[in-house]
Amino acid sequence: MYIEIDFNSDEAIYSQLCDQIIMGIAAARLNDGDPLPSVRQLANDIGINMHTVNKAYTVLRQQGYVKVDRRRGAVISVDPDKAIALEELGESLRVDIARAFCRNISREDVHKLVDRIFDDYASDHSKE
Amino acid sequence: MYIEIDFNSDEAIYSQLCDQIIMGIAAARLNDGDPLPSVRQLANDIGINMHTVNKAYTVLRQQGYVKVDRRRGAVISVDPDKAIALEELGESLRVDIARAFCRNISREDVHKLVDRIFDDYASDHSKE
DNA sequence: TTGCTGTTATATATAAGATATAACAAATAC
DNA sequence: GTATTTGTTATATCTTATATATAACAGCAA
Repeated sequence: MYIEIDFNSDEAIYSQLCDQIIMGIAAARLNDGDPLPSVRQLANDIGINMHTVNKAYTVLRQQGYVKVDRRRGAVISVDPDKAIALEELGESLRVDIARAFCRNISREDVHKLVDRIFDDYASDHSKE
Repeated sequence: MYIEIDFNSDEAIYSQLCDQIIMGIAAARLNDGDPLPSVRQLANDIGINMHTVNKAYTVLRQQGYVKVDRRRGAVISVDPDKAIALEELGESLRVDIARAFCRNISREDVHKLVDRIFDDYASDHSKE
């Protein structure tokens, strides 16, 4: 588990943790069935409190990225809820693209950026 | 000024205010040189505190969407900093697309969504 | 003068984020 | 059996962010 936390960021630690794990799944560094480190282990590795990791795991479970097995602990388990995900993506993009639009970033600029990010995730995927 | 605040949202009021004004600029409902309502006026219209509006205006000024004229108050003034905006957009997209990727949302799905949002902003623009 | 700008200062209340310590039931390893 | 590890829950504490309230200030305009 390579986790990078920016302690000077205005984004909450547990939120950064969620983002990194989700990006790890997209990049196929984490696959369905893979166990996550225990809350105590990961907290110790990163140098943060156990409850901060626990909050991240709880959020990931509520959002459908993780399930908890009493025996094995937290395990990656993505449930593909495309409809809701599309709606949430739209909400987020509406604001991001507004900011981009104000700065004369073109539709093609955004498409290229999307393609580049998709290629990154897809290429990581093909290595498995 | 049509501002919609969701008081049940987990997003801060001043942050929602910033987003709405930026989306207003993208949609050309607000144009360069247009004055924003005074902090007291807008606070009164929405039913929130003056300082909450003031914080939003301050953030918008720091991010380069607004300038302050002692005589006229806050005025829309977008400075097109494309390089920084592209970087910020990339950071945001990397997380959003990871979430989408996990939910089997395709590259084409994202492109369509981007186009739809761009069309919305551009069509609003052409009405002016 | 009167009234309007944004701005600043101070104070207060609530909520969120992070930490610390402790305990619990369930499962595993010995 | 014991010991250890799992997620989970409960308390408590501290800091920061958010939002409100009241008040005052300098600059500008009618």
